Amino acid sequence: MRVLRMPLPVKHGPFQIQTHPSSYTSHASPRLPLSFVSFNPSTNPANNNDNLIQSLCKQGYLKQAVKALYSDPNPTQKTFELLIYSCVEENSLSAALHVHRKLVLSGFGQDPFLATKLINMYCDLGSVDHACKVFDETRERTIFVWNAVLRALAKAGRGEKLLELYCRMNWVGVKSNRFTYTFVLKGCVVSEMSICPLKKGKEIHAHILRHGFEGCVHVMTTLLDVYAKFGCVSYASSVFGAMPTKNIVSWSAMIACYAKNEMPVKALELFQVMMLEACDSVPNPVTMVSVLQACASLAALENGKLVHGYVLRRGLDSILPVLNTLITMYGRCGEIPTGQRVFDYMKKRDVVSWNSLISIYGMHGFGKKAIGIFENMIHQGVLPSYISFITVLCACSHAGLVEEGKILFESMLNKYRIRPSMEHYACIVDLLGRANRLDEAIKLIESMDFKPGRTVWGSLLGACRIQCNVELAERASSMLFELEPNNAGNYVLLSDIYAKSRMWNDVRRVRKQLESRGLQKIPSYSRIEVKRKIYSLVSVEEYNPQIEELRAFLTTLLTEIKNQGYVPQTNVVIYDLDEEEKEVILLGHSGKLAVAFGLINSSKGETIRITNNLRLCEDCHGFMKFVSKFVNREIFLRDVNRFHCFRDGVCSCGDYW
DNA sequence: ATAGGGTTAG
Repeated sequence: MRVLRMPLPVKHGPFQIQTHPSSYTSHASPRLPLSFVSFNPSTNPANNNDNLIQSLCKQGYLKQAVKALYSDPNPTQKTFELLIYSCVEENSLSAALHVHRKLVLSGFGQDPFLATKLINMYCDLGSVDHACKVFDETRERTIFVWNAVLRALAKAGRGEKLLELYCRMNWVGVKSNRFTYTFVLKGCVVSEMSICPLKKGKEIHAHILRHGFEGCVHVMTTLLDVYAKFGCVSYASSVFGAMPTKNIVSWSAMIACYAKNEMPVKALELFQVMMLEACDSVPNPVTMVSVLQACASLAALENGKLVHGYVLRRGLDSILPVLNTLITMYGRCGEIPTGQRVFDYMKKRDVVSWNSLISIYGMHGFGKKAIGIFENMIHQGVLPSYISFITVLCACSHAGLVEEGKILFESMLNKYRIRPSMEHYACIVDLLGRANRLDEAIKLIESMDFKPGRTVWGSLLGACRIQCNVELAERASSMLFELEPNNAGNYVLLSDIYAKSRMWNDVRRVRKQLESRGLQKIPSYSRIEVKRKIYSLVSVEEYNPQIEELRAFLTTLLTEIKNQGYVPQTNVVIYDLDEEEKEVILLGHSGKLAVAFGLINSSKGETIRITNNLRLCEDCHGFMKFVSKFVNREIFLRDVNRFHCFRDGVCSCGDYW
């Protein structure tokens, strides 16, 4: 039998909470008095209120249930369980604290079952400190109690403390189970850890194997996902390959891993394998989102349409994330009107839907349109998120809308109470930099109340390249070399800027620096979809069986467009060579090979869609303009940060990119 | 009693 340990002095209770329930409100300030709540145990006889409380909980009357709880002299474990559940449902921390207090007053303070529920409750309410406190005060720590606190720490991103507790758990001899490992693994992904998180992940991997959990689908899928999030695709795929049983979640996790780690072709291939071989794994919305993302990153419109058809047949076209991804997919394939149509026909929209639409207009250079959509969103009562501002600021940046961008940036804090983050500053630096207002950009960086990070310096360095500002580029890159010494892209960017200024000694110096760090220039490649198949073309193209044909084709094309006025921009070549050699190098750029491949292998009138893994170079940009006119074809080319649509000799970006 | 994959940006 339970012993009622009343009364307890408040300081022995779990927290310093209000002692009187009349101060309880569901969401807002806990100090607001509610007239209907009264605390008078004497008016309530010994008869049990449990049934009343439980039915109040089930009907969603949390306030009344808490009131009834406080006049119940003998609440049961079941009653507390239901109340805890309701607090989470109603997302009310203040109610939770009252329930917790009464729980202790009623003598359940050491009940490990309820301790587990309390920890999970505080975790779900976002208060990891309260969760930890319950854990600390619970003497009998069952595996459920341990798992609950690990879950709370993982969710809060407190990896360091999580691993510390996991060690303690092993030390005191508590045996981990499959649930434990999923939480511990998730804890490895959080970034605040000082120890190398990937190394920790591998250690946990070893624990999992040693304790015989390699057959547990949940554990292995989490492990796969952890490797995926670290970008270790080969580890992820070997975990996936070793799984004795796979289900739709593990397949989806692996597809997502490829899609997110710049291997979209692999993602599509794996999807195909799953459809053919794993009959019991039926794709669900989560799967389809990743597949659509893969199509989007490839600008593989034909594949994307096929997948869209499948989504419709399966009736998944009412799922918000699927539709949001469809907007992005069409937009990133250069089909804005279709993306817009998906948006228009949506029965329900969330802020992500709006952001997706803003983003696709923005990346095509339709800045004013993007701002219009942003304003329309506000007008419809949708609260902008911090991503809304990133998308709309980027849209301004691509279109050179400096004043508009600055006004939006100001409004973030003034109007919407969103504190601009590093990313927002990076957008503004980009916006100012592209518009050749580098002084303003650097002033803004200096005025920031936090230390500028890689995104901000990266934006500045990118702008220096466009503006060919060596001095500022040196400053930005020295910061970047410190912040991310192993990012080859920064070295390449700096050497490009030197090359543009014909400072060949400096070009060589930076190249040496790059090599001495054991880094390599990221090879540029282009992808093109022809008749639903995806082809990759690398700048130094050795493997394509059609290479001779491509070269011959390009040489002819070159002669033709030179007659139309095209002048190769040999200054983008970072080697100190003579002009003719530079022209040969330029002709080998992957974008040009891709366009030649597309022209040779597609029918007249078909649009050419190409994606580039790097930023398009100025020469390729000029080349495409002439080619589009000469062969009378539309060429869509998406590079790392925006879209170019070449038609009849002009580009949709208006040469501003 | 507790658990695994996905949407927008850069």
